[in-house]
Amino acid sequence: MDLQLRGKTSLGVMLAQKLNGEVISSDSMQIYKEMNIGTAKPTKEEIKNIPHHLIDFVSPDEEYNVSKYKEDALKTINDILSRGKVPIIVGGTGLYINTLVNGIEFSDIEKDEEYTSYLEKISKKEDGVDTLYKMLQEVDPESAKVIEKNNVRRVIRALEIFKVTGRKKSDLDIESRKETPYEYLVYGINWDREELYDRINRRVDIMLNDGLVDEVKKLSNKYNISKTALQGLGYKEVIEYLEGKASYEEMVEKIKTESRRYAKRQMTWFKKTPGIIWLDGKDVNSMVEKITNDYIGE
RNA sequence: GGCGCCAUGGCCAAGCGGCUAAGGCAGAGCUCUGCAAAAGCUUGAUCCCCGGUUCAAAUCCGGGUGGCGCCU
Repeated sequence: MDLQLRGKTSLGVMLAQKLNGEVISSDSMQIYKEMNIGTAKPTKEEIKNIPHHLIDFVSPDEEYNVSKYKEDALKTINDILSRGKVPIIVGGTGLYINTLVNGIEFSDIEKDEEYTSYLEKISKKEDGVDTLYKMLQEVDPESAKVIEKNNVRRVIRALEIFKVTGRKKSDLDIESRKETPYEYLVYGINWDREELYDRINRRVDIMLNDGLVDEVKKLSNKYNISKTALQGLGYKEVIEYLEGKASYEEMVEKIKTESRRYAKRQMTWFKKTPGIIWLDGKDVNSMVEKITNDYIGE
């Protein structure tokens, strides 16, 4: 892909070169193998022999989540540090970065698929949403206050946690907050909104040109793609197109729109990341310089 | 030139005389601890213009403007 459109990727590589570091991805989709074009996964040429971790290691038919990420990332961070190098975490999944920055430690919670699918069934009934919310209010009123009734997914998760652990999600959340075990610097790349959207549109065109449709075709023939992998932006839209539910043009527009909205949500998310320092995306070299100076000054 | 149809927020679109003009999409803002490239929340108009009928009009009548279709 056009180097101009690789904001985070190229910055990560440059920093690693300068600071004797290795890159850890924090991208919930680049973890998947064989999902390359749609996730804009960095290529061998791009990473220039800089080790990249937590990329390309999960099968598309497997599910993955924050808790696993936290565990994998922590292990990798410690490994890199033990070798005297600098871990450089690069990626756009705010939730994943959040758990590292805020030192959240997840407790072991088993899954109870039978129970959740039972709850999902309820949610589809008439007034099911209200029913579930009432259940949550009885069992864990604190969580009910924080979670919106219509956010069925989170209501179900809170109920599941109570069923499996016998404890309230609201309590577990408080207990999970630990001291961050290392020092860190966080940076966000800032773009003019118009410019950002223009870059996104161009990037989507390139993906399609590079064979996104083919990639998805192959994937869906080979795998029963997991719930998480299927959420990848671009993938679900191409599948709709392949199933004849949308025209090619509709698909393209949908991917672009959804990508723009995703970028917007990212901005909202990172705005409140504690200690975040914003950099101007237009000038890679000055970004590298700024971060390097900050790091040495520590 | 004649006849017919249409004209509601950026786009699509309900409404057919009487509560503060549905809804969807986009946009903007936001929430966020186990599917997060996900899920959810908040947010906008007096209805093309002018005149008339009526206690009351986006909704009826007349004229104008614009668009679409047909005819000569």
